[in-house]
Amino acid sequence: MTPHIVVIEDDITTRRRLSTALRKQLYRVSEAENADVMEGILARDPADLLLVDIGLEGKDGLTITREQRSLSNVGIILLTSRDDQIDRIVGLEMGADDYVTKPFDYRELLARVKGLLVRVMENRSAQAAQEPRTRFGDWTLDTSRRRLDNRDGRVEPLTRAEYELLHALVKTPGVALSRDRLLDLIQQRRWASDSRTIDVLIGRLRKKIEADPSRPDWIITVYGEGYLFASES
Amino acid sequence: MTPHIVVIEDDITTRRRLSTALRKQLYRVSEAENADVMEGILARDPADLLLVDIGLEGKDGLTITREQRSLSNVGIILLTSRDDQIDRIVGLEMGADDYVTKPFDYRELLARVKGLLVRVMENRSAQAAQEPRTRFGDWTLDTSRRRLDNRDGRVEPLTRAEYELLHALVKTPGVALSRDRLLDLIQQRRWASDSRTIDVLIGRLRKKIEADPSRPDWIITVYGEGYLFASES
DNA sequence: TTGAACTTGTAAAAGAATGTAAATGGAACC
DNA sequence: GGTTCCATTTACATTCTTTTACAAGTTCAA
Repeated sequence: MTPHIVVIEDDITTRRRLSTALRKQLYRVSEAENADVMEGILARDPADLLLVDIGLEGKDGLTITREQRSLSNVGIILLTSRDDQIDRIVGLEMGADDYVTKPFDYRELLARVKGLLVRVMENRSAQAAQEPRTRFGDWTLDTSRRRLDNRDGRVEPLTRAEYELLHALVKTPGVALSRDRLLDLIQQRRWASDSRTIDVLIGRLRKKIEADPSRPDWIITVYGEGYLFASES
Repeated sequence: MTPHIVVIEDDITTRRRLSTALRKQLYRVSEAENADVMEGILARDPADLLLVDIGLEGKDGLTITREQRSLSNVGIILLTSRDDQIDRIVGLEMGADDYVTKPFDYRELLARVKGLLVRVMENRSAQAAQEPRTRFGDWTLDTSRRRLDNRDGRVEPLTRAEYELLHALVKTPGVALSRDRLLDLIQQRRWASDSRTIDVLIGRLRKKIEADPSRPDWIITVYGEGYLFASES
């Protein structure tokens, strides 16, 4: 998945320039002019990296840094002026990973973004290694190899989409998830509004994990709402 | 091997004095009047220690510090004036190891250089000893010799690209790496956007390390995203 | 209960991405 | 010069995702 970067900057010109430069590198970029907008974006699509202007109106960059750092291990780069040296130090102490000084040298900026994204990924991999496997019935979802292991030792390979979908369901047992929400978690190509993709994939998953795919025990259809994963009885 | 020290200082008098003093101690000393010259020197002969004037024209000492620190664990001593206290603090935040104040007390300066070189060398050997190999399944990737050893003592030779690729994957288990990033990491960037190089190399690696290359246990394809290395057992 | 309007199931085809054997070309070595 | 090695490209087979098309199921007002 391409990394998601959020630019939080109130000056529209600067913000646009940054976004454009980043999009050229094929990053997924969202723009926010203040902390509220940023929070909305993060709620829908968590970021891998934040570029935060230190001198925002309202909730300022240092506050955002502290808040976000306490919530996740997202990468944070501060956008600073030549003359707020003290703020930079404070920023690093609050948990920012790096900073760049206005006016930007874009080559340098892109290098730092790339470098930090690498570090964020590495960090994430340490966590990925600890993610628990989930069991249901005779099956164990092996999150490190993205496949299903049966109790009898048989391995059932899952395709990417099947794995993502099952993972999403298994993570929130007992909750019906809409097709829209599920599509978000699977999306390879986003541009289809009335898509049957999820239904087809659900069908394939059922064939793989259900004893009788036409009378599923695990992946339950909720008419008009979506699908839910049965909680272990 | 005698330690290599690079002095980055634009004032020629100061630079010469420093070099002379250091050469008397039998260090190998290079001189650079700016960041560009320094980079040229480092490309040919990596340094053990940098002495960096904080108030350089062009790319300044703090920037150099930050850049070099992100690239290696070279020792860095900042050369500062009495009156840039803030810069010293920032410098240390950026990862400089120490600083000395102009005008220099040469006995003190040489003491600091000697002390830091000891630490740099110790650190380097500690790192080399720390994680020189990664194990997975029956295999051990020996990063100091750049080769792959089987538990039964057999050595599986890897080509340069195969080694770089496997190393990149093994370093971040549990995270899917895009073909783009992998191409970057194996350093043979040739602006072909639709390159199949990575796929071919992955295929060759699988033939070498997987029990059944068509159903890999370690190098897992994530359709539409890239490849990931399975974490842990 | 019936049937129109809707939602879901699914086989099959179309559209993309990946696997891989073989060919190509470039660099290092003799 | 020739030879070897190996990263890269090529070309085609295979696999995966999404769409399509229609069958089957569900809801609810009449």
